[in-house]
Amino acid sequence: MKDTLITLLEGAVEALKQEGVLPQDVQPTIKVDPTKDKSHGDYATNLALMLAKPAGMKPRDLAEAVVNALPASDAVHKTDIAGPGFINFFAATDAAAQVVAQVLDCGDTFGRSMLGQGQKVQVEFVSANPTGPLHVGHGRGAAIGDCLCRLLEATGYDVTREFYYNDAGAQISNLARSVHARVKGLTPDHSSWPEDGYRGDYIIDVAEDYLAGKTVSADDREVTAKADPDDLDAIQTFAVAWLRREQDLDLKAFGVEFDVYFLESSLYEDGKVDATVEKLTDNGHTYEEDGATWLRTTTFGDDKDRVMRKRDGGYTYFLPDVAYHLDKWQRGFKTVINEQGADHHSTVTRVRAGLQALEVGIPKGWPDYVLHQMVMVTRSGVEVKLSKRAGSYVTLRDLIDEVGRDATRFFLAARRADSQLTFDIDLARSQSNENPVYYVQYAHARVCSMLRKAEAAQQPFDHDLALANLALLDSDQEKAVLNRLARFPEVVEVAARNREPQQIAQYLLDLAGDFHTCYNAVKVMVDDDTLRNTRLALGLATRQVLRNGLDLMGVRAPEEM
RNA sequence: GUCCCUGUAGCUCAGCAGGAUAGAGCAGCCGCCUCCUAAGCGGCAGGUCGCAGGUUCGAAUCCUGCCAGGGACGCCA
Repeated sequence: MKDTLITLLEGAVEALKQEGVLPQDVQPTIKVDPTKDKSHGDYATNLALMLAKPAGMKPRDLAEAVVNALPASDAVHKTDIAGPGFINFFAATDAAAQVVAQVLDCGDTFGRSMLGQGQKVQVEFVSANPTGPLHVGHGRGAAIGDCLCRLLEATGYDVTREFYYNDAGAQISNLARSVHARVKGLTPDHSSWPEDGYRGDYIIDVAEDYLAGKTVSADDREVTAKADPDDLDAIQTFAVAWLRREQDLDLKAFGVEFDVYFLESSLYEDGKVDATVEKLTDNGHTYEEDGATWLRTTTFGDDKDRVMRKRDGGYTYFLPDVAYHLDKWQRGFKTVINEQGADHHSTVTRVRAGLQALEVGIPKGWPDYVLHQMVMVTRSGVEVKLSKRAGSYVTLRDLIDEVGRDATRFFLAARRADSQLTFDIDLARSQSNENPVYYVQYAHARVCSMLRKAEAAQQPFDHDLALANLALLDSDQEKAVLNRLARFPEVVEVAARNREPQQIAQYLLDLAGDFHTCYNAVKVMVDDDTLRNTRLALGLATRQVLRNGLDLMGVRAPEEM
């Protein structure tokens, strides 16, 4: 419908150019938007307002000229000029209702597009180091990152989900020392407990499994415990594998799968860190000072230069980061999105600067970042800060166990990434209308129920009869649903382009709302075969779009509640 | 002090590549199940869109300054 209107308006603009009403050189991007108020029709354009100045006419006069120049079309019932010069379009019922046919015809593919043309995109998210179970912040990253991937896939991109971690740094040896202490029977309150050691109860489990000689297998490794209580290296290797498995189980419970697990240590082993240093040095962007090697990141927009090789000879974290991103570039990813917590925001400028200093043709603003703000968890109105298992933080698993995977995903992805999120456990648990996840899922289940009813009444859905009579969907409530359905492909597109998964959640809530309103206003199971079937068709189309949208969020669409 | 994010109804938040009287849920009040799932729907009430300027025919949306909250400013990751 919208595209039809744009085409018509393009025709009108051309005609007006011919007549000399509009100057030849105007090339307006024609914007047609769904109206908020139904007294303004179904769609509106601000075209006349935009072109009033170049045309040297009053907006309303120009609007009139545009309307008069509009090619005839069956799709438009009538037009109106309103306010300062908006042109309002009232869609012909039949044309608006054709979206039902389109949705039923496309099925799962309704809303999908080939915008990305198969281009490779890599999304790095979660990227937790294997030192503990995933926390809520990782959960937010997982929900947003995975939804983003689904959106990109739906818009025609070839997506690689990647998880980056370090299995050899200072934090890992801290992990090993912590497990070692537990192996020795020490508790965190003991005087010889390692400084900044990990205190969570899961360390006890690691220690026990290590001593028991167990084998653990994670998505990217399998290790059998040596059980030697004094072999710190063996403990470390086992602990890393153990926690990788732990995190895999968390992710699996959340329904997130990765294509690639990338090890920071591999960058050293493959000489990629050294190669990066060499490149940066050869390019003349480094200097020695205070016994350390610095990268002149200020040349590329950073507010101060950064140390890349420490006085003790080791590299700072930022160097492997640059090497890693160079590797992404070399793997052919023109688009890379890093989904991280906002506490990593200081790395953005640094990594980009480092990549510029390599001078290998990487664009300035590459890669993209989606940074999410903090998550606060509340129960009974009080902030929850601890979990027994992890010690100092609330785990993703706690949430999944308590409120379920669907609600957790929905809640964590339903808000803009850059606003702080309060995760209200009571709300997410509640099986009531207060809970947005249930609200959407219920709409889906309601359609399913309707169909079951129809089957039971020996009145199965008659596809052809329904599609031949879609113009019967002419109540305000039905039109609202039709218009909402028609918007879905664009919402998916915008959500993918802007990297804003929350738009899908918002859309689903709106669609579910329109549907519930319609459900209460218009009875579907009527005796009239034709009427009943067209209404069933609207229900089916709604169900399909709810399903497609929920799928983009990785949330299930239940047949009954 | 510098940088990033946020500030919209009592509460939780949508809306922000500018568009018509600013939306939803919860909380409050009043209604709707002899009828397809009331996990639902309708109505009432509730707002200086943090403040002040600016750009524009038009600003919650863009620009500047200020205020408030959060985060980041490490030879930690």
